[in-house]
Amino acid sequence: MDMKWVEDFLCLADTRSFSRSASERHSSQPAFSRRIRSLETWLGATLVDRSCNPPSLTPAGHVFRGHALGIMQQVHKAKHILRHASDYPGGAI
Amino acid sequence: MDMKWVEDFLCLADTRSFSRSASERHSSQPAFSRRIRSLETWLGATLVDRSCNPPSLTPAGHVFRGHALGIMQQVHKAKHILRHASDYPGGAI
DNA sequence: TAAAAATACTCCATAGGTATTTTAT
DNA sequence: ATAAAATACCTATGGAGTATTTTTA
Repeated sequence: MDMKWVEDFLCLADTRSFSRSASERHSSQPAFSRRIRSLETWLGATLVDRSCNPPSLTPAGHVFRGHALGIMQQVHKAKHILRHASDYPGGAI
Repeated sequence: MDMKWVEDFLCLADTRSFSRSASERHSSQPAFSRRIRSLETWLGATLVDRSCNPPSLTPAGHVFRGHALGIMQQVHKAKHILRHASDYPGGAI
């Protein structure tokens, strides 16, 4: 599972538009749509109800949104801390 | 960033061997090695000291290991909960 | 010298883009 | 009728494997 998919999903949850999200994420609409599907397939759950306009989150999508935010936060935190890890004295552990 | 890379890293942290980890992860040694490098490049930090045998975690690698465990836990938790999200009543939100 | 990791090279799978069709308001 | 998402198709990039060459203990 690619973190990119999670970022895509959070963008889509905000805009509620595949085409607008695709643009914001510097991608074509079909490529963006495919990545959302990849995420859904990987999770084994439908996150977006495409049968209405604008598209809306399914209950699963709503639940996942909270987790997605937490995951991204943790990933960014790790990356930020690593940026300073070279400060640690000594060599390999 | 692919979650696969994080799983690879945790495996390597356990075995302290690229070739053994590659085998456990059902991959060739070069492919596994490349994925670890991809993770290091993405993080902007060296996680493994390859200049000794067996390879050891750098300070950054040691720090990241804790975060990696947390991230994987959160991802698995989300996936597990989504498996039951279809129980939610009602349609899209 | 023997093991383990890195490199070189090739190949294939898959992610991406463009064009088009379908669908929903 | 129009805008947005899905589908079809093709292309290209990058990830994977095998073979080989360094390394390091």
